[in-house]
Amino acid sequence: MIQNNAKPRGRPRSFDEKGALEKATQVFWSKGYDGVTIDDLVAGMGVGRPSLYAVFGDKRTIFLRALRAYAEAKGARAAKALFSPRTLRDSLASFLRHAVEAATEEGSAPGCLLVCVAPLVDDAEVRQFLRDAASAGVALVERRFCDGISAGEIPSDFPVAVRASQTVDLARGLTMRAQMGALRKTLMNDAEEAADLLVLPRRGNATLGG
Amino acid sequence: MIQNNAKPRGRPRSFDEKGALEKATQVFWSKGYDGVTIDDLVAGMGVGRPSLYAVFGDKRTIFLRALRAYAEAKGARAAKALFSPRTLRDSLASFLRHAVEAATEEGSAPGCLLVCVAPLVDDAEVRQFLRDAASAGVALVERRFCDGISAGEIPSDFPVAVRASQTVDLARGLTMRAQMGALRKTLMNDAEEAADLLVLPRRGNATLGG
DNA sequence: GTTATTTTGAATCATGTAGTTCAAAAATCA
DNA sequence: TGATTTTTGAACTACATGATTCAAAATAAC
Repeated sequence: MIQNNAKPRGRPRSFDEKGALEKATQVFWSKGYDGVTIDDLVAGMGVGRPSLYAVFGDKRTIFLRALRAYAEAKGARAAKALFSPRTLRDSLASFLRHAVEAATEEGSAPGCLLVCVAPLVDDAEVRQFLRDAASAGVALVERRFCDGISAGEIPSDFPVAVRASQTVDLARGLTMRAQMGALRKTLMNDAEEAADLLVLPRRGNATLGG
Repeated sequence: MIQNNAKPRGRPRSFDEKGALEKATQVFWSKGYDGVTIDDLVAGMGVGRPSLYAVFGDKRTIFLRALRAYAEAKGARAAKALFSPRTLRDSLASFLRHAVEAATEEGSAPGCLLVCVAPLVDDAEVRQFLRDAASAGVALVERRFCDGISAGEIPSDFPVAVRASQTVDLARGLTMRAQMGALRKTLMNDAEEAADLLVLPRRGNATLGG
């Protein structure tokens, strides 16, 4: 652990930097990037205006920092949900349930900063970050599918890349429905159904006739 | 056709009301609700400020009108895509391809007003409209699945409601990826894959062992 | 205690934005 | 042509917002 034990010389800060950033995340999450004013951040973060600019920078910089911290934390939780269960099907269910939980958390705004808010920030750096984060997410799920092949749960010609992408698409769908006010109970059910769907092998005899 | 042939008495308008509303749709679509200023609308719609207020009302009213017109048009196109093809699988593919086409149209912003912009407008009426529109969309797809049962394409115990909801979730996922800059070619491919997935019957022998 | 250093709150400034007003312009009707 | 009606462009007002400044406050080092 790198730790700075040297106490700073001047007046100590009245706020916790990490905590303030999490509060900023909530502010952006509930109001959207363009809907947030500096006054909103000052009120929500509990940091005075001059300190806010000195420590965190302007609105755009604060958003980028909050976004990065949020994505890192969420990515870690998603990976845990994905790689803890034993079977592939349960891993997918756990992954999707986690998405639903995060999107329907009491005390937070519904939805997800990465899915519902960040995509419509008109900023090249944000867009690039989202693309990278999405790629990383799909890659993570794909790896879990590959583990499923190794474990003999799905055939070796299982379309892992396609299904990984579909998994993330369905997670996004659940998240967006959460934002629109769908009930957690409903979404949890749908997460289970989605997990069942995603492990189905190709060419299951779909047609009965015609 | 109801038509008002009585020429109005005063100076004729320099703009087309319907066309101006479509232009407003584009403005909101590309900048997001909170990101749009009245000046943006004045510039984008080609309507002077006083005429804009007199004819269309304030920003919120303009958005609601644009949203309703957009949803109606999009719903009609979606229904056509869904009920024109012969087979269920092709109907789903057509529905999803339509979503991709609309979300990657040249000359429009990527994504979709209903999926990417409207959900984070902090307004009760907008939220209710979106919920209703989403329900109507799912109901439409579900009806197509039921037609598939009637036609003998899928078993009578096929989980039509679940799959309809999953179809819409996947369409939303494709739309969101379009907004994030995914290529139309990729998304079209994924639309086909999604259609294949959605018609798979339950309990296809997924497990080979363990 | 005194000094040096940093944070903080309040006040301030410049800019952007929503919404209105009003006279000029453009059309119809007599 | 002239009266009437409606639209339009430009200017204007009031307010919100982003960002900065500065002296007072709070703490460590001396």
